[in-house]
Amino acid sequence: MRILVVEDEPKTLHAIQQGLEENLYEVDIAYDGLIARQLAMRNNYSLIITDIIMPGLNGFVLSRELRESGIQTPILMLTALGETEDKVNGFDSGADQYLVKPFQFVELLARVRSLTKRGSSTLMTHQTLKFEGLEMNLDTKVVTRDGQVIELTAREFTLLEYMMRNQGRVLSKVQLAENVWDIGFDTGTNFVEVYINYLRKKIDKNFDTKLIHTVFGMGYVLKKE
Amino acid sequence: MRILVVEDEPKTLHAIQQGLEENLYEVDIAYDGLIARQLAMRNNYSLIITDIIMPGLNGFVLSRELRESGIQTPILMLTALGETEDKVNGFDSGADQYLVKPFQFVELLARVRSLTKRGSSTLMTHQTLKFEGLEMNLDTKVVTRDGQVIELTAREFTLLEYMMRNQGRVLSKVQLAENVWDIGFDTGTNFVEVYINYLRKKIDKNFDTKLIHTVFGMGYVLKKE
DNA sequence: CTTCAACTACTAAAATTCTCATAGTTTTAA
DNA sequence: TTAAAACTATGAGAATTTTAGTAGTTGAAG
Repeated sequence: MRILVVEDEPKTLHAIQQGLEENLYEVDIAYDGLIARQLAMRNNYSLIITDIIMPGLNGFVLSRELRESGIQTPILMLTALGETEDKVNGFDSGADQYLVKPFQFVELLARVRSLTKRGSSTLMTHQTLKFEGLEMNLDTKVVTRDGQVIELTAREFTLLEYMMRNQGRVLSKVQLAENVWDIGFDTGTNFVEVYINYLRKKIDKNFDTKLIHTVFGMGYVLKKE
Repeated sequence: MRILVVEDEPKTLHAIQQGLEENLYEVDIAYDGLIARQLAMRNNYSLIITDIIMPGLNGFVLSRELRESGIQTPILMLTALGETEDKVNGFDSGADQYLVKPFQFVELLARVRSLTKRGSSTLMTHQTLKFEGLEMNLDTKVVTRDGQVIELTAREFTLLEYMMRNQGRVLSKVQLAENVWDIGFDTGTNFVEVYINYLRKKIDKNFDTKLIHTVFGMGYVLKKE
């Protein structure tokens, strides 16, 4: 099982290489997109892992060019939070999976395993949550409403994700604290309200129909009216 | 099974009451230490849960007075981070367990269960990690070196705890990142080094013998020399 | 219909966490 | 022995998370 890893940051590259080799994969490495393209054309890899931001040829272009050359090798793309613009543009570049840095190594391994299983790659659809024009991509961590990208912090993302998974259900502040913060009830402070406020500013403020609603004395719901 | 809950913050009090009642405990409540004392004297509770900071009579004094009156009811004391001074002073007030706020409700329940099991309460010793004058109380989250209290943030505490549990072992930065941050390797940044630096300032700087050592190219160790 | 108490919204600031740039140190290799 | 490369220390600041206080709403009771 031979894997190509493309990454311009030496430390990250070697960490990935070492980790994969410890798991008995054969690993080739490339520091930039141009070399990666050469290697990928010449060899028949089982998987290509590539960063987005690179000198020479970025991950999207690499991915697209390989696909255009008829190379079907699964591609796992590594992204960093904050490369949002690029990410949105590159969704259709031909990559099979995205993994947002920083990540656990075990998670990378899991993806490598599933992507190298024959036939399974095409079955993997990007995991997203949707509700009324609001869309969360759980792989890339990109959130959009009506196509417009919304930047969320880690905590805001987790909160919104929980509300999305329970859309239409009224969630008490204790419930939110338990599930989003892993906190029972401190309730010396009003952090849930503060974060609801943050979310509203980002998700509802510039739109006509509001999605986050207060149920007095009960909690908050994500719903249409 | 009857439990007395003492807490001056109404929201917290009612949240605890409700949670316990849902788990089929009978709950009495008191808003301050004086009423709590009266109730505890009159009734034979299976457990008393009390906050430290309260009007009238604080948790420590309450605890001590009850013990002096011959009342052996197990006491679970709730503390908030930052009440360090008090906590250190109150270790021997007679409380059986400490729980630092904020906490998960399931954790409170677990403690309630174990404290209400006959005979088990005396077996519960405070869980602490020790190494060369350095002491971490995992219940109260109080850290001391040679008796001197050291204030740590949550992240610093987790890092030190991990190093204490692996004292003498060289821990690589990847290993620390995995276990303390749940991060595989991002390594675009040097956050581990930064936090080692924070810890050193608090734990080693004002002491002659240093406990945190760098092993060049390998990582960090907690050891004597 | 008022008034009160409980609850929620919002603003500002404090604390913590994380990032980045620079300087210093150690090892390796010529 | 010296220079380069790799690694580590440290300070400063940006971003995020959390706390705290005040103002504004809502629902209920009289």
